[in-house]
Amino acid sequence: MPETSPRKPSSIDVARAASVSQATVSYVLNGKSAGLVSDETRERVLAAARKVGYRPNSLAKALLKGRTNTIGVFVSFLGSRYHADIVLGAQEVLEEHGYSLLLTASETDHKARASRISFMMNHRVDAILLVGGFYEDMTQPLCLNEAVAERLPCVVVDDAYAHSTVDCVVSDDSQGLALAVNHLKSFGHSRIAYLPAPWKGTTADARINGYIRAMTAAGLDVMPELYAPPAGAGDEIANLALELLRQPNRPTALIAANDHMLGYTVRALRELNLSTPDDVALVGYGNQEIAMVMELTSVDQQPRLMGKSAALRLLARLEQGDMPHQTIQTPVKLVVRASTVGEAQP
Amino acid sequence: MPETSPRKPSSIDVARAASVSQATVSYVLNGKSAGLVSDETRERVLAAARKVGYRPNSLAKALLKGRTNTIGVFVSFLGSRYHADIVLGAQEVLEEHGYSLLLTASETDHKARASRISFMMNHRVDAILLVGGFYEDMTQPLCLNEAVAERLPCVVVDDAYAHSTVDCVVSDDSQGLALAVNHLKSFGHSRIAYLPAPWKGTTADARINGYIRAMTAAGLDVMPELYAPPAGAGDEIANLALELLRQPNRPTALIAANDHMLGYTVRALRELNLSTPDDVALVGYGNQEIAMVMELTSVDQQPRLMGKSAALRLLARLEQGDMPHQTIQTPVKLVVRASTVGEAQP
DNA sequence: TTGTATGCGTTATCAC
DNA sequence: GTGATAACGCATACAA
Repeated sequence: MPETSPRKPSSIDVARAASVSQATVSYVLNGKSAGLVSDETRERVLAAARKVGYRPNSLAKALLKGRTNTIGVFVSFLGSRYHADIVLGAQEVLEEHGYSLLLTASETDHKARASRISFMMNHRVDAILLVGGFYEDMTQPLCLNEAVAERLPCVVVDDAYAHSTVDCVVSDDSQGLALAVNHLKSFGHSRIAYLPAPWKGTTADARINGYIRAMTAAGLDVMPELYAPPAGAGDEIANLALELLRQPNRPTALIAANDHMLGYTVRALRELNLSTPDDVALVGYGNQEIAMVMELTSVDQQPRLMGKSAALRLLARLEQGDMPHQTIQTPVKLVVRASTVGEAQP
Repeated sequence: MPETSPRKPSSIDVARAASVSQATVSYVLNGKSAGLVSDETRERVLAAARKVGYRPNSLAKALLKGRTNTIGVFVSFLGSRYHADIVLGAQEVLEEHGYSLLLTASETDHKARASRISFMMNHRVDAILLVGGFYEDMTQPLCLNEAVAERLPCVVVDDAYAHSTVDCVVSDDSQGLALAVNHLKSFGHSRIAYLPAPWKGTTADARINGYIRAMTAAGLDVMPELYAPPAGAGDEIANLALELLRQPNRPTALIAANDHMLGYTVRALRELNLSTPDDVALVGYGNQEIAMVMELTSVDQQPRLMGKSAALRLLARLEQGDMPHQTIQTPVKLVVRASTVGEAQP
């Protein structure tokens, strides 16, 4: 057994085993042997490659070609199904085109972000995909400064930057709120409250504005006292919802900025002995697992679609670098469940 | 502006800019200039590197050194918070040691797995981390065949293989069930049912066996009629739970193989007008988000810990290749909530 | 039809 | 202290 060398077999080893030159091996293994290498030699090379256990070295190839076919993916919070789905959607498209993902998930660590991006650039990724809101009030996420300066294609998903130097992909919050409002209106609701998200950023703004626009467009009065400032953890949200629903002329319907908050709201409703959807109809946002389990109507942002859309944009930019940067809005859809149309629940 | 060349500046460019040789640049930039390079030269090199925007090329280094400092991570289902947490835990440890993650998530696509692993090997990853159960009745996951054959270090998280040729990390299901059973027993329960998982594999088996052992050890009768065969989707689980709870001498407590199933069970309980925890106490498994929202007592598998443990094992094996393969069990903990100790809920 | 030579960007071993 | 030079594995222009 030639178990002495821990080195992996290279194309030179294959060449030796097949008694040909290394160039011939390269031709054969890359399918460029048409009318160049004799069938007999071709077979001999293929057999030799199999015999020595040859495995092409992507590193060497990348070094030579100047591109790695690798996309650096930076996820702000991998633990959410939503972000994970975006990544999966992007992966599906990118792998189809021969790219693989160099992924890093950073949760809260602010300083480490730029350093991780820098690391990816050292690895010579062909482009960078940023997944998840970073909610900085700038023209681009701070951690992308170096990347943008070095003209590396960048796409940001789930956070839109004004006058951007990067491409952005966000789901259409305006459409989402319109779907929610119109759905409720079609069931006769007019006093529709909105429970905003407990975080700041372009997405939060887009949803509040979407709510206001949709209400106005539907000819309904915006209820300013009802979109209270966002609270923190679960119990506080429940309390906020309680307050909202104890008001003299309380809303007959409630739209929450995410399903998670709505989960706590359901608890609050029980305490007040209000039934859903008869007393208060509920629409969530995000169509998370909890919406399925608790039978909540919710706006599905179709994160996989967002990921795919971002990937396609990335591919386009890789082919043709000098395009104007744009913000792409992807469609959402309303998933109707018992919290708006079901039999009443105690 | 020298904007003509799209080529990135190399250490040679730095050398030219600093009027030194390329080797000197290498010494300075790798901190090996102690007593070798004059301070004055050192400064000049550093300044030149900054000026030309030098960025070391990991590919070239990897090609030369024969190691990429990259770990291939293969996740069977990234969409779950549980798997994501395992990845995050592993990432934390690995990045601390200078490794980065080449990640691929495959959901159901069976055939593509081996091909993705092969791709990682072409990229010359230093090791492979498999996250998520693959539930094949073998000595190792099929997609690792090539990797094992080529002696690449492999660690599998969340699925244990008997007489394994790889290292495995699983959370201690035996301990988890024991914690659950003893917790319930301490509240006077003796008729404790177990609702098994709707999937097969080593984990499912370990939990059922853990239940039986824990019950026996606690001096309680195992209730064979209560661990019915697993059902499929949500409604079926709810029906199964309904059946279980309609029995003449129904259990006073129920342990579910995961929180998700318990979510549906709660629905079933409401239909029967049974209260929690007075009529039936509930313990879930996994401590998912839904357990938090629905106030369910649950066994936390501490997935981050699992990830860290796997990463440490990987690092150990990278330092010293010839160790016997082992299966590591990581500790779990019980998170107590209202479904076992709270005021009764209607 | 096949073989030779070169360079991608590093690091490391030598002479100078 | 410093500067050539080799090697890592591959693709390709060019010579034979």
